[in-house]
Amino acid sequence: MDYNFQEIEQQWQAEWEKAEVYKVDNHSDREPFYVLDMFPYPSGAGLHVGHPLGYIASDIYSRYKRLQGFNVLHPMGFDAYGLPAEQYAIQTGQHPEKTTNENIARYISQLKKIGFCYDWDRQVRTCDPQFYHWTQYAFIRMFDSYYDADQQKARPISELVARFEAEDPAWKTMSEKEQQQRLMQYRIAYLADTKVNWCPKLGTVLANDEVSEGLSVRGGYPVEQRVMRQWCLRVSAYAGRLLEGLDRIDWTESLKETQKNWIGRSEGAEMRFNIKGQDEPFTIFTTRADTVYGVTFMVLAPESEYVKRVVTAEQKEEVESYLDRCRHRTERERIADRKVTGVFTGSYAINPLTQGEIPIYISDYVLAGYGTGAIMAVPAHDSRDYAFAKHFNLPIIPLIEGADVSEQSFDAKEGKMINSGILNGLEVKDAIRRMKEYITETGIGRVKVNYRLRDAIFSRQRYWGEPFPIYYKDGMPYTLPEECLPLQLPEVDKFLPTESGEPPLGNATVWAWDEEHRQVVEKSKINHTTIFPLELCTMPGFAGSSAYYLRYMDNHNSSTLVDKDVNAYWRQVNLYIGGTEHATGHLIYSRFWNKFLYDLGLVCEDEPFKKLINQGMIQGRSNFVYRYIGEGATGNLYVSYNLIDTPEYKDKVQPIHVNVNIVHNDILDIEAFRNWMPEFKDARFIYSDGSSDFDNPYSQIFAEKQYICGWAIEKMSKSMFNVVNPDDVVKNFGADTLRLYEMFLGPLEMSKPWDTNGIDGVHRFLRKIWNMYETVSDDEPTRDELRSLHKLIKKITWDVENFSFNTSIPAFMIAQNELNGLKCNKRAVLETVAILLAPYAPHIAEAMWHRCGHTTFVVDAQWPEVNEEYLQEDGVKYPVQFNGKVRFTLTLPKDMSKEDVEKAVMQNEETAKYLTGTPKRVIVVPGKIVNIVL
RNA sequence: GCCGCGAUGGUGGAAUCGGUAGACACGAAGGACUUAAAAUCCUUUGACCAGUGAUGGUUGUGCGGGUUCAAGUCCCGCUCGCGGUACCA
Repeated sequence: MDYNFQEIEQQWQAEWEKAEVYKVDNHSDREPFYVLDMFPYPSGAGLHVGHPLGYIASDIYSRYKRLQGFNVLHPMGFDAYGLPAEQYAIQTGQHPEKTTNENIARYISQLKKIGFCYDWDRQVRTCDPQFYHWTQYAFIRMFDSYYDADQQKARPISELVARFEAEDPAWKTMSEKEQQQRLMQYRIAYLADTKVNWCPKLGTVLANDEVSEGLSVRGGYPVEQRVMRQWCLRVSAYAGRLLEGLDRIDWTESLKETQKNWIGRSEGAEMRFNIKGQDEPFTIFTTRADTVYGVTFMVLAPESEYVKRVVTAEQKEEVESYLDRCRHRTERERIADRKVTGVFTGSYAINPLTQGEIPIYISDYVLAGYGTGAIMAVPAHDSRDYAFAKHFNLPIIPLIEGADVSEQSFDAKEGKMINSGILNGLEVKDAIRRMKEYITETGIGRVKVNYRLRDAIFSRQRYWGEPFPIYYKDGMPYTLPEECLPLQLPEVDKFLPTESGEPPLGNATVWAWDEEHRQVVEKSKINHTTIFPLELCTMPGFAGSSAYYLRYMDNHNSSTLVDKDVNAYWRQVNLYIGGTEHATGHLIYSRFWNKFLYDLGLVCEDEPFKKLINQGMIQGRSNFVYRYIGEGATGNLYVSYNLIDTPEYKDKVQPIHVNVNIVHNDILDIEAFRNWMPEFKDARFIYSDGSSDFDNPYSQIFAEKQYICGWAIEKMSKSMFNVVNPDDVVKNFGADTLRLYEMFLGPLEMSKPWDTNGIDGVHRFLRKIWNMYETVSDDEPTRDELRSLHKLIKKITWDVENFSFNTSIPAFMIAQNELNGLKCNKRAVLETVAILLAPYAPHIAEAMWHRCGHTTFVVDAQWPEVNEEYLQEDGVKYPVQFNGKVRFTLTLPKDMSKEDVEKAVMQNEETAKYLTGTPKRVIVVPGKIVNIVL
């Protein structure tokens, strides 16, 4: 019987659904195992073949773990809030909820066709009030917590209040508003005036990881700096723990490295510099305390608090105009134009070691948000200071022996110190240590660790996001009572900001908080005594994705985020698969979020993702036709790719993207091309053999007349006409072929282009293996059959455990070939092959399993064990002569002693032929190969 | 600039612990079956040289060195490509 993949796949998908085979129980004697995919944002374009790559890998692993007897949690959901749906709503007036639900429905149908073993009953959507209830809940808890530096964990803000009451007499005399303002400086979720990335085109602020090179990651619009009052999360408080936690998790080195860089720990010192003629000193941060003798000027960030204090009357005007210029420069302009700019403040600082006077400047190469926003400049040993010094003609004092600073600074941390008072003669490393000791002893400064990681800006001036459970009383924010959650997103009539510039929620009419009756009421009723305005911003995309993995554990629980016992059973995600693009966003935020919940005792593990694998991106493979634009061109003639470099056509053709779905193995479907777009209706061709339609008007009916298309690797996108829809692949080749082929393309972590050429190979394999199940016999398998089978078991087990899925497919093909060559149709062999194939190609494996006479599902089978006995294969192989010596290659059992190896060599018939005496030297690689040098 | 990763036939890629480089697949060429096509099956396929031939030899994993009986794999120095990050003091 033919391999009717459509019938097989539909039948078994239906059977699995009916029997609820993928339903996962929270209570089981089996060991738990949690395999998670990064849930997708359901975009309007639907899935393309690149998206399921990671899902297929995690599905294979889940099924494997399940066959090994684990209780596997493998859920899927949707990151449903986000900008595209809202932008679409602004353009078309369609409610984002409607388009989002439509997109989700499409995603689910696409995912189901591929045959994943998700427990769909555990689906979560971030825009579902039952889900964002717990996003809001976490926010309230963050608002009600502060970070205790001594205990290094989050504690209830009430403890801080108690401490203030006990220790600070001023506390009781403060008004409520003053108290609230003071607490705001400690809360983990806090409101602050901060310099933010404002994107005028999107009409919202963005977090640091949502901006790249001065442009928004989504949309690529310019971003400028603005000071705004925003909700922030004190992620920076967790910087040390986020860094340290990396040592305890099994992630790729490159991803850990990216996070380490993003967190940016740097060990240095804070030092106080007195200002000439003032009492109060100011503080700088440096990692090169050893260079303090070479400080020739100081620099403040334009936004620094110190600026006001040090600007003299004479310099005031010049400084003001410089600050004004900085303010109006966008981030992008600042990056594009790296010219040295700055202004003298008129004041001088006193070097605490030399007592010399040093001028204080302002320049935007110093950042307000890092360290103290002020630096001591050492032009001889810092390239940025060097450029500044050259520009403003400031002195440059070399501090390291032999360093030539006439052309450029010497930034390396090596060499012997000179011109450096107490440090002279020391190596740089020792000099840094010595100076730290010195400043600590003398009270000039202290050792300090700084982090590059900033607090996350948490407000978005958007509609389609989680509303904040916050209302404002006397200008200060208050949280809604937890029992009143979720605070549902209100309806609005338009999704744009209001005319007065308020965020879109300003358009909602029912959007005020009645404190007394604890409910949302009409805005018109606001009286500021019992009825107050609600927050108009919504939360950013990463809010909903920061703890979704916890919700899958217990998604129907309406009384808590996740039940304690359930959490204690699943604990954490054992395997997380997703793209590297989330390295500095989602993967930082969710680790932070989880650690916060851990501090509160709500979850039992402080790292959410035990092991993490990054799948590579699948790029598109575009095809081109080549329009003739040389002499006499009518714009309607296309030259075959193999001819475009011939003298006749060189530089006379223009490549045009052609839809990859009408190209097969780089051969253009002429008819489909003519029907593709009106402009190609009358297209004519120069074929690969150089003939053309002009020679013979009926030429295309001859098979040998082919038009070959060129190709290139590009991003998969609509505009390149290179998008391949998994639905089409499933329809033409089947889900099992798609799954196998995606794995076969190359290593999981590597980026690789999708190339439909070649899919026939794996499809052919499935057809061949299917044919082996035509008749199943109950005879005993032979030793050769068993050897073949156990080689396969060993290989597949190793592959799955090491995520080397791409090398499994050849192993299956080889085994299929061997078994077919042995005419093997033994049930014992075939049913084991079905189990091995089940993670990769579950539908055909299920059908094969049933052909072996089973009435149960293959997903409930047991993963086979390797019997080493069948793998033994002793004997001599490949005696090779080289350079007058003879090298014998023997395959010998493991754990053989040197003497035994020598004995085995001497006794072996083959090798004995070559041996005339005792070998000079025997080199042994256990279990593998022996070289004997005579 | 800094950090990380990579480079193997016409193509995707394999070689898992330093041990037969090119598995497996695609493509290509030739053949079988067929009225024909599709499908299927078989053979060949890194390059070069010799031979009618089985076969034999040389060369070969981006470039230049090194370690080793043995290097795609380890070490040093480059070139190119990809990714991250960028005035972080």
